[in-house]
Amino acid sequence: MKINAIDKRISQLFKLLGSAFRIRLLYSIGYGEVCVCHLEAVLRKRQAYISQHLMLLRDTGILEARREGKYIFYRVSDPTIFDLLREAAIIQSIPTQDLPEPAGPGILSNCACPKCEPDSNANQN
Amino acid sequence: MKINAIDKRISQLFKLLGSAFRIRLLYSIGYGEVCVCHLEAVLRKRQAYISQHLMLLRDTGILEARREGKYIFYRVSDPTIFDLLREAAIIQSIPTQDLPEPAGPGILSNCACPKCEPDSNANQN
DNA sequence: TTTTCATATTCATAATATTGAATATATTAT
DNA sequence: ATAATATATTCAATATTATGAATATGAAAA
Repeated sequence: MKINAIDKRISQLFKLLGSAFRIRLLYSIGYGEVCVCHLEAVLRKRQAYISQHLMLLRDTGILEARREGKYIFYRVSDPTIFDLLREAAIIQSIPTQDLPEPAGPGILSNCACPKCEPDSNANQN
Repeated sequence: MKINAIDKRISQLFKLLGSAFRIRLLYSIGYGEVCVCHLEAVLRKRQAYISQHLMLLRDTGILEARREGKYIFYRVSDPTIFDLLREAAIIQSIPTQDLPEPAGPGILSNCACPKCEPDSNANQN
């Protein structure tokens, strides 16, 4: 693999991560698998907006998706990416304890978002 | 520090790294301290172009600069950043052995670039 | 089959980043 | 002081990215 292609590929990943919203998106998905409506509720942005960012992250291989009925569940392809985020935070002198924890594992069929489970009141993020 | 500011700060770093040219710039500086003309020779771009990118990296704190006579020497503020690059490469499935080595340490007063040392013929990158 | 709901895609526009050209500054040499 | 050299800055043109609005798709429910 030639040096030029390598730099381009590395920078490609960074480019995707160069958006505060996408970073928050990743932390919200965390080690789990969440549907779009969950993210909609947690991040308080419109569905289309979220979908577009998810699409970008999927196209670059950072996310993977799986359909289950009408829901589509997204997950982080390689959780190592959270190490990357943590390391970036350290370089930026952000106190480690201030860092958000990636959301926990497990399918959120018991999703806390009002749309998925209107009568649930758990607040997990 | 609130979550929103944190995401922004992390993404800020990534945004800067989201450029193949700037990545190459960092590897060319490596653990050393190099003048702009050296980079000009190594990367084969115009001085102004290089200076602009250096400025961006300096403004974000990724690089630091020091003047010595008419030369200005740049260095990477926190070499940990090379770990970040390496980790990104791994996430992108780039074989580790394909990764460029950051340039070695030391001030390149014995700089290999034709401008700095027109009669030197060492070729260190 | 029509409707509804979750999600994706397309399109247009606004915001931002990239990059080249020209010019300015700061330091040393003359 | 003037000139030369290394580097920085500004400006303008272009390219890329972000984002909202509208619409399409696909699955399940009625």
